[in-house]
Amino acid sequence: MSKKETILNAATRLFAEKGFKETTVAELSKMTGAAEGTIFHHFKSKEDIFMTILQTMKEGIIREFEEYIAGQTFKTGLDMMENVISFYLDLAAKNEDWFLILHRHYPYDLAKSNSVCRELLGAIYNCFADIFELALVSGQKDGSIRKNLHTRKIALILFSTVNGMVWFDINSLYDAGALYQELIESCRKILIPLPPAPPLKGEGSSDDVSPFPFREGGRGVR
Amino acid sequence: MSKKETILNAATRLFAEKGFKETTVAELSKMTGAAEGTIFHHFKSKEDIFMTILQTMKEGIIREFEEYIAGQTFKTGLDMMENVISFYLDLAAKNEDWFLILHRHYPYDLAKSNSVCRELLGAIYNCFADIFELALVSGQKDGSIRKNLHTRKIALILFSTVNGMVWFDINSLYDAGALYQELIESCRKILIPLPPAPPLKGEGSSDDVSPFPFREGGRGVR
DNA sequence: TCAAAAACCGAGTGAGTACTCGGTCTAATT
DNA sequence: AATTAGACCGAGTACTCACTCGGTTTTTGA
Repeated sequence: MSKKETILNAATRLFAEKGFKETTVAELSKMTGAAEGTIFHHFKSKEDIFMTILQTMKEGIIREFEEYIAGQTFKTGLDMMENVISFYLDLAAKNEDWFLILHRHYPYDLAKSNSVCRELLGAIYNCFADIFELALVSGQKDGSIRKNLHTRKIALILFSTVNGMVWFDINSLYDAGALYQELIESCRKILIPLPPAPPLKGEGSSDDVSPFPFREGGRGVR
Repeated sequence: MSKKETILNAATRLFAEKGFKETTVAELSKMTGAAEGTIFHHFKSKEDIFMTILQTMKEGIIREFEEYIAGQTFKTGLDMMENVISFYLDLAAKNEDWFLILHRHYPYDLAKSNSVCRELLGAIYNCFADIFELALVSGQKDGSIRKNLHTRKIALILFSTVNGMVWFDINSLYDAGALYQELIESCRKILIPLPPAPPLKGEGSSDDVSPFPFREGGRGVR
């Protein structure tokens, strides 16, 4: 492993565990055995290290999902949805550092002023949302998922749930694994065709929900 | 408003917007008009300021929920669930700074070494989870919610969803408000009695899911 | 009215901090 | 063997930061 790679690996660990601001170059130097001068020989700034890592994360996450989808055959769209959720949870466990970084605030703060960062984060979250939606759409085609669902919105809601569970897990609030069974059951109840109650009003199938690359304007839920 | 309160208000804003580490006492001093010496006259450290704010947050959140529950009458448990979700989203919008702080990593990092912080966060999240569960239990009593649900686990899943949506909103990834209608519909599908499909296996009604005050040991979802 | 207490001030202070720079070492190329 | 380019070093540099301290002003209450 080259010294540059060693630096990147250690930085990934530190950024994940302590955050960007609280990671010092001195510490990174001590941990890797590389002199501070060497670090700045390979990277023009601490932010540059972070951006390199984020690029790797984006490529890694997208590749993992592509390989997974390519290497699987799903009985139904509903089956795909359940497996994708499971795969996401596994991925978050396997690449803990990546998901720790994604669940810190720094990337999103940086995204406000750094358009490359904004695009990388957008690509990552669109990858997630697209795959969730793909499962829903194909489930609607094969009849395993009810037709009167706004697939993008439901994809985002399900992703919120799963990602929210990972967030709780990361912050040591509770063990998301213990909820897995109920998560899958709830998911089925939302998606399975036989309507348990007459729908309220809105339906439709896609679009008018903005894609991930960052909303403008203010916050405020509802 | 006393100078101490002014300092706390400004610090709340800064910690929410920029994070704890990236907020400097110099900036807090400039923003409030209080000298740095004055700030350290009222608080023994920057962390002390943060802990005071967290205490206020805990009390505020719990009070808001108690007042809300006390001042409302719900037709059914299901109705209560929907209203509580709605109230949570409104609360997050109204007390934006609090929820920005709660969705940063600093509190949870601090919780690892500071037991008071750990307890405050635990109290806040138990408040949320308890109210979600309360709605489910009362819905099971009045028949508006199916009986074969593990109320604690489903409460945590629903809370994950709502909280996950707030997280996306805070990080400018998408407008959670646009998902509100579908959120409520999905929630009903999970909870409404008429079983749309035979249950898979586990049921039961409560407990064996650890309460919020922080899990020990490692992470790993599933 | 006056003394004690509390609030307030802001110029230090010392411990970091990211990043630089002049130089050495290594390895490939000629 | 000589040249050269890139990897590597670590002492320095300019700066920022949380926090202190000696002092002044304001408030309190007897």
